[in-house]
Amino acid sequence: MPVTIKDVARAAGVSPSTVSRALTTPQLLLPETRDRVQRAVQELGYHPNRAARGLITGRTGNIGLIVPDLTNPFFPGVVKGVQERAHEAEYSVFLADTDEHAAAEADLVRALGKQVDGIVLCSPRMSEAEIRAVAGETPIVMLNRRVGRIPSVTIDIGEATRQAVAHLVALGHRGVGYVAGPRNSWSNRERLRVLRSAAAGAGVELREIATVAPRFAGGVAVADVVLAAGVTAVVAYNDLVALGLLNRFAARGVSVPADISVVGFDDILFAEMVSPALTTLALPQEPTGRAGVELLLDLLEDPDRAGSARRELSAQLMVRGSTGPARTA
Amino acid sequence: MPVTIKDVARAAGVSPSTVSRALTTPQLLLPETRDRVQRAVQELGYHPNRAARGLITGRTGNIGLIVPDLTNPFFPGVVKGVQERAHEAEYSVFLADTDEHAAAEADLVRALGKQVDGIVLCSPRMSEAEIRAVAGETPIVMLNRRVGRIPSVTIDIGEATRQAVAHLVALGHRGVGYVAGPRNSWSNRERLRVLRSAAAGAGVELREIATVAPRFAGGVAVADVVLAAGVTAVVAYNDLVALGLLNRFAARGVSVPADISVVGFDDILFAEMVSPALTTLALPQEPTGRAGVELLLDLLEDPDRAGSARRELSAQLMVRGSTGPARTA
DNA sequence: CAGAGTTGTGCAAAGGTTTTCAGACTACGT
DNA sequence: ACGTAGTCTGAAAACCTTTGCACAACTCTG
Repeated sequence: MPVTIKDVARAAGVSPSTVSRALTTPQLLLPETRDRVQRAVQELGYHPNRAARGLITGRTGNIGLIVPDLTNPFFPGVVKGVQERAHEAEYSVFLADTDEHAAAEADLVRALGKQVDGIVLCSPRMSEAEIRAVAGETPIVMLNRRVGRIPSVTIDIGEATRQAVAHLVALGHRGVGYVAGPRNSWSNRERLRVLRSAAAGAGVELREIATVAPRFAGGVAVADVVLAAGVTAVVAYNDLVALGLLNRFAARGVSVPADISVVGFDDILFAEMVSPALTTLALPQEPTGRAGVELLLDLLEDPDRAGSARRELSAQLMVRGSTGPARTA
Repeated sequence: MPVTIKDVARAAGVSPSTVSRALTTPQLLLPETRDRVQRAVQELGYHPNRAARGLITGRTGNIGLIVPDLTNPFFPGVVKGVQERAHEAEYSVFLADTDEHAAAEADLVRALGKQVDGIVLCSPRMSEAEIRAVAGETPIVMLNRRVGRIPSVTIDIGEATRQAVAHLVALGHRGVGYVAGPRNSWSNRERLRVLRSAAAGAGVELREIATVAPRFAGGVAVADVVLAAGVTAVVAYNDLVALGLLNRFAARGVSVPADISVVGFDDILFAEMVSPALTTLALPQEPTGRAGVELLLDLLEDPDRAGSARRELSAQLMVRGSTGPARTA
């Protein structure tokens, strides 16, 4: 027997409509009645039934968040950002994890779509066509990917990447490897593109060495190939892969950075926990999440104005112990 | 203009009631009508409006999950377990993160409580009184903590801890330190208790060295104190703290395990990524999450029968590189 | 002081589903 | 042939809010 709007109305001696207004559009009420209602609300501990409200307004007060893999320490950071900003706006957030399973994404979006006002789609792996399709059904903002005019927040790695390359060049490196991430990852393509251009600009040879699952094990698995490639420095798709490299290098007695320098992307918590600490391009995780829900809120408020909004944050080079002077061949 | 139950009814030539039954209690229908309805559902792409359904059934089809800090790699594991099991049961999950802020927990439970059928409360830091209070208002199951008869899933560390102590004793350690976690953490109290008893049983002196925030920085901060304590082995409240110790030890030129052995709790992903890899007591993260929602589902189905259910999983000692023979003093 | 505009509140409909109750029909037993 | 039990479906109420519309009471204006 939960307390309903009628109970409050009776207690305050007004009609249910008035109670409703006291909570949603207080400025329409006489200050005196407003106070009386609010006192009754307090006393009875009334909370509007969200289902009933949602039924009529068509809004749920929820947003959805879909990430590829919560186990990758990059994502908890953005989840936190999303949560924070969402709560500030009195939204609750549904979280779903696709386990890096591109096929699950579209289904998940559609399933979640019914229960939320909008969705924040983080680093989606699905095809552009699928994204366009689901974006047509549900308000969506994307994180770490850009397709068409769908609102998105991305991270500009241009400047930081050029810095990183300059850093390596200054240390004497002339041959640099790139260990790629998932083919269907926009970030991966972007990182490769920017690296290529930066390398070309600096007169460095960039060699794409392999493609791996963006996990620790992927880095471990590919480490020997990297060594065989004869480069003096290697950039990994992300920190997890970079840590995998470090791990296998250590196991093989290859010393970092004396024998080879390693650079990652993301700046996850663990990048500075290992020794040598990992030189990496830091991506602002929480701000990305926050910006995502801000865009989404704009989009919900005014789909036309915010229909193709874009936000771009920037990466930052963190030089740590894993990069050093090139081994002179 | 979303498709409603009436549209389906019209398309199938039946009443809305029949459509509803086709979806919720198909056995009440003539197979032929059931099929006809389901075909119409498919064709129109109908999905029941959850708000409307919830309004009348009083159920939301959602569960809440509250964790202290998503940034601690232990928790994403249990979140994944919760997600998986919840989706299997066609529930969606609301996630909230308290940032290790005990005061926020009760509020969060109450806020979330209105929007979900039940809550999985992971490693709560709030007081027993508060827990009892909120458990009275909303169906709750707890993870990693036990209070009263509230349904819970905990991890039995007894056997594994005794093994760990035996392992240390076999390596010649006689003085072992414990770096404690949050005072208001049940796990912390439990770990200390079990360690004490295991140490006593094995004739080892257990020294409680300090209390820290259960994070990497906490371990770093306390490492020197550990060294000054003159123990040959140290057990940390969790892996993050243990990794912090390793990091600071390395920085000070203290070699692990030659100079001091280190043991953690949790077995987070990174425990095996560092070198030396961390010896630790592995807690089953995903199974804990899964068990949590199973208990919750039971509780929702039959509050009386499942009112005080309990599940106990067990920990497992993972011996890795961070433990070795005691330095002979 | 009449009329127009403004302000504050209530009535009732609407939103989409589930569920109780009753009705229609079938099949069966006598 | 008729009553009865049983099976399947439909009508309508109920869940709780929000909101368009109407109404009443004021406040101005001329």
